Amino acid sequence: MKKKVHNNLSVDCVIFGFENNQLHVMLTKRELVDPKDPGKIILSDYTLQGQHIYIGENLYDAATRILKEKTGLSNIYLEQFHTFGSADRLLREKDQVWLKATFPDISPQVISVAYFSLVDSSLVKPDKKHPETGWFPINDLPDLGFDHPRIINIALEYLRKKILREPIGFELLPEKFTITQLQNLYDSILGINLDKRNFRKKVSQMKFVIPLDEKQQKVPHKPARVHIFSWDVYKKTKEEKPTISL
Amino acid sequence: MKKKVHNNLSVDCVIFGFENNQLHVMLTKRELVDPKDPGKIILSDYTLQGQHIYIGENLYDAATRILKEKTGLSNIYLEQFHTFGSADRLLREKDQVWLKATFPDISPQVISVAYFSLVDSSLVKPDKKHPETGWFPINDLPDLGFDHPRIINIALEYLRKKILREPIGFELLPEKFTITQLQNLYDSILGINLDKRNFRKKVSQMKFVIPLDEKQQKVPHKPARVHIFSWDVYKKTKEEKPTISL
DNA sequence: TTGCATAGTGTTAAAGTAACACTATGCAAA
DNA sequence: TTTGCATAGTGTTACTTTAACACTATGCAA
Repeated sequence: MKKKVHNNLSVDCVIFGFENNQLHVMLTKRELVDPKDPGKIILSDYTLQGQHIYIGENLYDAATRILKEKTGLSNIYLEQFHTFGSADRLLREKDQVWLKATFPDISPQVISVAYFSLVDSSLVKPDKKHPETGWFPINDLPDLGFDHPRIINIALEYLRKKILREPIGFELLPEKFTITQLQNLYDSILGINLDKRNFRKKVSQMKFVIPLDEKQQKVPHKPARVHIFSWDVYKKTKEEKPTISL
Repeated sequence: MKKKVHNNLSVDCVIFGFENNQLHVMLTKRELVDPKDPGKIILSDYTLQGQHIYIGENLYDAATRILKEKTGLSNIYLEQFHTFGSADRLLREKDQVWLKATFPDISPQVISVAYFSLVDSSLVKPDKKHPETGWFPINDLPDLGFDHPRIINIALEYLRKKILREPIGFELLPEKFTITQLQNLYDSILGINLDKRNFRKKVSQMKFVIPLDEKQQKVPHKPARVHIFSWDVYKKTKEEKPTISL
């Protein structure tokens, strides 16, 4: 039995990961072969992970479902950040060709609710079911379908703002991480180079970044101490003094 | 000719205004009269300003249209902040009664894209066409329909965060305002009491809050100097040094 | 003329930020 | 075993920002 979908509503997920000291996005290949000549590829580019919403399905559940399907992960950081609904967002020639071939009864205007997700990319196993899905560095994206360049840009802006105020960067790192890894994360997402000593001083004042009695293994240099992030400690210790800074 | 709408998609606007040193929301009365007994009112409460989206209409245009209809204003501050799509958001008994009577062919699940808007309430004229629409203080809201209490709460959270970082509070004040009015605005939205001298010192350092050679008129006490806000100056002078503050 | 209501003004201690360079450690290669 | 290499880890200081605090000034109305 096939579930019924809203044919004018979809969820798109911008899934961020961090590898080689660079922020990456997960993309899926979209390819269309000429029906008359199966050797000929009419269209080949990449898109975000998106699906239509089932009738009766909560938005957040739809996003969770898509994530689970594409990464195998549950319980990961996921947040709605914007909804895209320009009347012309699917009207580019190549997107229309693809939609007509793949989704004949889609609505001419599809509103897409976009979520962004932060994952520890080392936990995402290359999926047999989705071999065409992979990580792409944010600074070197391939050709993208639909309005996905815009969606990614807005997700990135949102991430850059949010990472300054809330401890979400940890979601991109393994459970155990070093302070240098953390700094690399901030440096690369923000496109700046923070001062190493000031950064470490600041982090060591954060009670929710907890040093372990454990060091890196198998590195060809002085091994660094590893830390974990505790959301519980964060919640308990964060202070709520609003400061106006325009 | 009637325009076709997406029957599973709507836009709701949380319109904020500032009066009597209190943040207000604009609400519209929703009333249902018993068809068998026109003297009997079955349902009476309030809702946000919302409408279905026309097919082919951009989301932002739909929000703009609603605002124009309800307030008479254009070119006002308007921003999408969240999309609400729980499967059960319209399923409360009273809402179902109302929907069946008013919108017989509505979809059982309606996704609503919510915008929040900041207006100078002194410019909103009591509208003959919508006499049932008015301002309600955020701390003393009447009975509300649908999931609108939740939508208003999330709008308010969003506003509280945003007003600390971006100069949007001015949108709620008349073009010319005094520093005391501005402080009252912050105090009341944030629910705190900022120090008067520190606040004035901070504001006087903001180049985009420009003092005029003009004083308040017709006040029964020492008249205050009036100021204007310049978005242009703001854009030119704002600095973009990110600071991490978790 | 007085009272009232609100406008407007400065100083100081404390905290936070930014700028800056060297030593320590563990492994690997010679 | 020694040396080099790569990265870890550490403090001080000047400067800036914030927080706490109370009195005088002005314009109108009674």
